[in-house]
Amino acid sequence: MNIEQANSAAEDERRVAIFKALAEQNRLRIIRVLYQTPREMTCSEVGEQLNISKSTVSYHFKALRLVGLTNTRQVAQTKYLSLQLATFDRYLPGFLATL
Amino acid sequence: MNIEQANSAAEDERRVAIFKALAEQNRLRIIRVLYQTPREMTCSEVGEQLNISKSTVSYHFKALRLVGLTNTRQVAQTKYLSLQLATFDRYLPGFLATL
DNA sequence: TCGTTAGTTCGATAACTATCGAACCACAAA
DNA sequence: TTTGTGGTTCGATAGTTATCGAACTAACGA
Repeated sequence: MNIEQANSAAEDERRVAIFKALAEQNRLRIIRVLYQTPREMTCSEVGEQLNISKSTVSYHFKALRLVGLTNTRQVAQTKYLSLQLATFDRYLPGFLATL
Repeated sequence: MNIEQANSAAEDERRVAIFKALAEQNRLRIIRVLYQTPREMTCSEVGEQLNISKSTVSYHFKALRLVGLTNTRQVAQTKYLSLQLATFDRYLPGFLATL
């Protein structure tokens, strides 16, 4: 096994995790709304817009954060979400523009 | 809801299906081996290389084909697999180059 | 201090998925 | 016509995931 293959194999786990995170309706909608909205958004705001319970939104937020697709900026008890563009650039260049 | 949003919503189902198809170790390895091998490959050939049973390979081949990520060229009882580049270009431009 | 707001975690449930061997089908080769 | 090859489908199983309400924590505001 050469270096490129070893590298690919090592990164596959990460790639699979990222695809899993994007392979779900609500998370994809979260990504789009974050991409298309010109301001930061909170958990409850997204929950209202997508009409899902706050526990489910929290669950999805965590899933996106864990694979590095989003960032969180916390202000008091409120969390603002934004896209981690570097991850998209590295693993899915050009994807956001297709939304 | 404007036209772009309606269009996005309609295509989300397809997008989710494509991400689901890629969110699995063995299918990702199949995609890579197809991308990196300069000739067509058969089911059994891939199965040997990835060391998985032929029924499982068949299952994954079907999954990739159903979402339009691959093509099949049949010659007698042998099926040759290749990537459907148009799908990657439309939904995941630049992804293959990251492998 | 007391109620409110923002979000997390838990427990339960229902649905989906990856995997294998076995049985099967279609075709080719002997 | 029998044997072998390439692939699909089936049935079973084990593991994963999306969802909700309820209970909880932390922080703000009156």
